[in-house]
Amino acid sequence: MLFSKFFIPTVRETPAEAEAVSHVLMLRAGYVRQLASGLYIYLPLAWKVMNRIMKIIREEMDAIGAQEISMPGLHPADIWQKTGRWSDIGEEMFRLKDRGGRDMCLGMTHEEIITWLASSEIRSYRQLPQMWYQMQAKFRDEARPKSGVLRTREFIMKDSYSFDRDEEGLAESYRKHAEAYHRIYERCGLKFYQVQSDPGMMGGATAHEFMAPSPAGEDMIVLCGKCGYSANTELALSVPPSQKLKGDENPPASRGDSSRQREPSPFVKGGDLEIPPLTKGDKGGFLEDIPTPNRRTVAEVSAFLKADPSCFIKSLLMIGDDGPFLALVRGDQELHEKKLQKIAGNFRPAQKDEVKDILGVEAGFIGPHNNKLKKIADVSLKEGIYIAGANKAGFHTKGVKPHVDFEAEWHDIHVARQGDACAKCGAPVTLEQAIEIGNIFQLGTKYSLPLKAVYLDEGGKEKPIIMGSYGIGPARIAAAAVEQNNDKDGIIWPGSIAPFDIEIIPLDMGEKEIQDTAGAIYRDLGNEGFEVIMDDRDERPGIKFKDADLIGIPLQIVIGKKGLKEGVVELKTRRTKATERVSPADVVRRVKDLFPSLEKRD
RNA sequence: CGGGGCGUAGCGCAGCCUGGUAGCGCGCCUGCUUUGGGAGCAGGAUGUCGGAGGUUCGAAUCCUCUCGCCCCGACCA
Repeated sequence: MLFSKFFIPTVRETPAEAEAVSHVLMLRAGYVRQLASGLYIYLPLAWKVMNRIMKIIREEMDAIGAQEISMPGLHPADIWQKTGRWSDIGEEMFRLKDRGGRDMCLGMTHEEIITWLASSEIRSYRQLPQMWYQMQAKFRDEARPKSGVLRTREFIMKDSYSFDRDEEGLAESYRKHAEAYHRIYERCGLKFYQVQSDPGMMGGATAHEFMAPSPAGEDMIVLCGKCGYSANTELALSVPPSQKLKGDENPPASRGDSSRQREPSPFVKGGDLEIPPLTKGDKGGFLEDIPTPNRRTVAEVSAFLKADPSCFIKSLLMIGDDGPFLALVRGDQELHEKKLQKIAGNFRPAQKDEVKDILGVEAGFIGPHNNKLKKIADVSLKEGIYIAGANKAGFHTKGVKPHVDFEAEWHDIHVARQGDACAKCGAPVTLEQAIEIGNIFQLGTKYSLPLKAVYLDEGGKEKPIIMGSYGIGPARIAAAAVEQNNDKDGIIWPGSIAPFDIEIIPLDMGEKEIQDTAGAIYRDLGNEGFEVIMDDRDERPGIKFKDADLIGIPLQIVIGKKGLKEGVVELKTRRTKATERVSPADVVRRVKDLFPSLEKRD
């Protein structure tokens, strides 16, 4: 391909609307243009990248026995009504009416449609299992499109669906997909993790996400280097560090009945704030209310009493479907609303006057003792001794002990943090920001039941088909690849998904010798099956170098007067900028040697 | 949906506070020179100042409404 004939509108200056590195580079290097918020045009370079990614995906999907089909992007509403998602999903679904006034929508995903297909075609266990996939546009009226092609309102997704007789079959289809996904991301040259994820609106129990670490990512993932535990913070479990008691180098020792020794004091302010000895058997009587005028938040009371935030109980009054309840987390921890929602169902924080009505005290002084409200407490509060709101205006109570002064349902309802201990093995976990590049869900019968996708087993008994669904966003793979592979000069494509393998840069098209040498190398490499772009423009060398680095083709071949005088051209690796001088006659052989390390085009 | 920012030439921006009819850099076109990291000289083209309404003798500038885009948050099959 000749550069002069290929549409690559590079720009020198960073467009004002771009923030994310991949967005900036894909705009500047002439890969994409924005049509409207969350709508992108893929220019020739980007479309070549997309096609290479989709080819890899197809190969790996076919390899696990999945079959490609194509479904409409425009859907009749009634199928979505049958599964309930027509009403469950809000403004995120594009809805419209056809000329007959029938409700339609643009597909956000295709569970409904493919299940409709399965319901009308699958009759017998003999037809199972099946795996069907497609590469199709998805439409979602995103509340906030952002970061270029990372979050758009229309995007291509590879979505596949498995149909099995039973849970064992589903587990097998799920495993095959997970393995195929690993191969896909590896072949695309991405760094990635597989993490546990929240099934969310998809329903079902088990779900994983594939995450490419990048500061442009919208998710945080929790990783344990020791046991391999990995999960999205949406559901990641962790054990926060122990309560920090003043003057105590070790964690508090109040474990079980054996610890009858004196509790270390969480307070600094000398003897008057010392807590009397407490043991597990004590039934209160050692609580002391201390005045904390106008100190309401943990930070305020913590500073006022000079006690670490981990010595406090944060009590949050929530209004649930079954009435008010208290959510309790340690003062240094943050309540994880999604975790709480899974336990408590729908809830909302109580308003100020509601707090007063229910507890008789204003917010800021509420605590878990002295009231009979239902309580859901974070597990980090199970041990230790605490200061909590006194349920009395202007006072906090010190010496509050879980199990003694209050009881609660215990759950992990805090937000996992860097440095917390792994819930599985106890090693410290790390947090990383990541781009979601794929996900897999075990759906079970969530769609097959309402849409009556059933089969007859050997005994002639009717059973629902057990389903899974699996998605990959090729554009996100491309953007993640750019996020993970770039330098100050531009993109550095992994060889497997680069739009071209090699860019030939003849420095002066006016020189016949340069032109001839470049032309010969261009033809020879093309004949060897490489995809080559030659910058045949009548531009100055500086412009050609800058554009080549921006665009990010893995290997550059620079042909200039200087080199030719010495009988060589230069092979330059985009990633390292390492240059190798090779005689023109040896170029093809040398490139073939080099390419395994650059991932030769398959 | 809440908070913030920005819409002026193809791109990046100044001008707006303090009203007087639009400017800079890059790019683009022509010619000459130049050619190993975004060239030099000379000449040239390009604007519904996002839109509508209002105030005023006069609006890019002040006021009202509106549309669009970006960022933070909420949300996110």
